[in-house]
Amino acid sequence: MTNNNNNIPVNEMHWPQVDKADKKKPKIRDLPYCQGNRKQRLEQQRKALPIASVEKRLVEEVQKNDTLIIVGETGSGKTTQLPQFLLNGGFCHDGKIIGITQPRRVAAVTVAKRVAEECGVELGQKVGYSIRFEDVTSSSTRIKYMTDGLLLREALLDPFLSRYSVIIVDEAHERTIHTDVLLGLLKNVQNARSRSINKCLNIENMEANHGKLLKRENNANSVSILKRCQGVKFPSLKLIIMSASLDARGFSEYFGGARSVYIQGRQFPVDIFYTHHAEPDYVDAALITIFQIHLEEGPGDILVFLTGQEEIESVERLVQERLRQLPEGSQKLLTVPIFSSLPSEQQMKAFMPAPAGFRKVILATNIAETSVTIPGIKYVIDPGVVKARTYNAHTGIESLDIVKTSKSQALQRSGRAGREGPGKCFRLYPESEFGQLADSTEPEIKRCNLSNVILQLKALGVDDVIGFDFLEKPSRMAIVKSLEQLFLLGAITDDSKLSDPIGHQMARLPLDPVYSKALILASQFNCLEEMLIAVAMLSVESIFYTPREKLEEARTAMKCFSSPEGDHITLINVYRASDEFVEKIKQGNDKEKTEKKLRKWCKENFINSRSLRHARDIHSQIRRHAEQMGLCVASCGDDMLQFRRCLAASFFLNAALKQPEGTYRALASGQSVRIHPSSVLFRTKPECIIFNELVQTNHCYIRNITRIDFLWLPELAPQYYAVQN
DNA sequence: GAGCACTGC
Repeated sequence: MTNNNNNIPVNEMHWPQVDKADKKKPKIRDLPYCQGNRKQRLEQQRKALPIASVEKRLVEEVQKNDTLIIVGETGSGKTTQLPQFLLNGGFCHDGKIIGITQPRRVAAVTVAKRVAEECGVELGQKVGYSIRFEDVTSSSTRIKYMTDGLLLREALLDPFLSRYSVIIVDEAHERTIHTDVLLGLLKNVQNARSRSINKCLNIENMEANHGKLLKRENNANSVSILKRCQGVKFPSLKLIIMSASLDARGFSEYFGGARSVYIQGRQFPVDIFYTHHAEPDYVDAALITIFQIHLEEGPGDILVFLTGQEEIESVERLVQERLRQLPEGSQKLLTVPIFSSLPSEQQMKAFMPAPAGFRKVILATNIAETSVTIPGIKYVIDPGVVKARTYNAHTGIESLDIVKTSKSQALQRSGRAGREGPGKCFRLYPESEFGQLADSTEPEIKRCNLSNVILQLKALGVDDVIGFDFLEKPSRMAIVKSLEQLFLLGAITDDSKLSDPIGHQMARLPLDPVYSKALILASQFNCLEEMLIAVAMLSVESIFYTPREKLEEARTAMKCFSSPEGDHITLINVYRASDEFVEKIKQGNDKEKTEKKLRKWCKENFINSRSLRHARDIHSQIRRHAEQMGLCVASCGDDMLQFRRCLAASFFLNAALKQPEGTYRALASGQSVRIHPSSVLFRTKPECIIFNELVQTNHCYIRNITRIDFLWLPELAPQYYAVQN
């Protein structure tokens, strides 16, 4: 839910480029006038929010209850207002902080900006935010917005979250894996802090356990925390869980029957329409509906939810085909695709108003459900399906399947039509089918690999992961499988404790455990420089962008980087080429210009610049970590054999052998797999390979592949392969 | 011969 985005002009919040363009306008005359006006307008908007009338009551509720569940509908203003109420209500005495977690970075940033403006303070002072790669806080920060994953990381260093007097977990209904783990952790912290008021000694012991990692990494810091604990009582931690789903019972029960309150929202009415019968082909039904709206309904843009890039591109073509058959006066319909891997400049088109007289039809994946808010939408077409990732703990295979949406998802989608005025939503299925949908989407923690979560919990001192008090427990099988994997990677000992030093080092790195292990091994293989790049590139969404209409051009561009050994070295080549380019242009250009030129370079080489920038950020972060841990950052130079041997040693669980018919057999699972067409080895098909990703779509595909020698496996991973051979 | 969406001191 994005009530937090409310009232913030979209082109200002998601597309800073638009902002920059604005700044170029002469500002001498209009800026002071706008400022004064804006401040008044902000104050008026604040007062008009539904939550404004219950400020006093909310503060009292928080004073009376250690845990409070707040159900707030879209547009209630809970995300921006509650922290301000609590600050004014005296919850930040003796320098304590109010922390508010969000599942998404963009939300943390935009809400913090908004609240700083409402408070009339500079961002990063009293009001700030902290997300990965960006910490805009200071010692005077009292209201801190952050991502939930970041707070989890913070808990590794400060197990009692001692800087916080209040933690607000926002958008809890989304049930991301981070939110779920955080809730469990917060429950523990809250109990421990309450107990600490009487039993400080006990906490010292716990702190000693939790602080193992701390001591190793930062001796001085750890000692000071232990000292501080002596005789000091932790004040109780106020916990507020905010959810937009109407059923707060689950949260309330989990927190021992915690009190829940409800705040009304502010949305325009949306009329819901259903089909009479089930539609056999939702794409066709969507097409018909698009034209029905276009020809029969009043002005306003249309948002269509589709399942993926391919479907979006095909609907786009079909709309244009049918449009040509209409009389000229009815052809003023503009199609705009939006999905996450689309380059930002093209995503921006969805936010620009259609030319005069034109109607815009936005063809979107569920990126438009929560992540971005597109203005001007009056009509929503919802086929009721979504592409979802599921994980099978038995086979370890992830798959992307098209499944039915949940009721809450359908509600969220229709809500997109009522943000600026009354709207209409066309659900492409009968009303009876709506009743049969699941109430909400299955929480992420029940459908993904848990290795990372378990490693984090162990590092936080939770040794009995199976007994951990989860809001909803993942299956025992999923936990056991992940424990097994962590054991095989050497992260935990055979009595299921975090190993020393490998397990602790792995927990410290913000990476998938198997990548963390690869870094540790690479320092022994003298190729950590190469592995840091490979791991950074593997950690982001696909680096190459190949638009259908320029397929051949894109392929030629990719050839410049491709290595016959496989995708890992190809990715390193891309990274190094980009690095060389940046080094070359850095002289004589400021940071902004360099970025701009790099984006141009990316475009010319069919590389997704957003992904590359992300990889470069990750690279510098993990390189810093590696250096701090004392790993040896060396390069193997041209000796890529050494690097490939290290890949084999790191990813031995993902080795595959060619079968006579050209498919592969994954050695660990016996699963038959194929090389994904995006791999540079798609045509070569070497005898023995290692891979990083196994996803089932139309076939079981493996991605990010490198050629290895079969004999390396028993040599480099005898613990796994010696017996079998 | 193909890529839902998020996220990490």
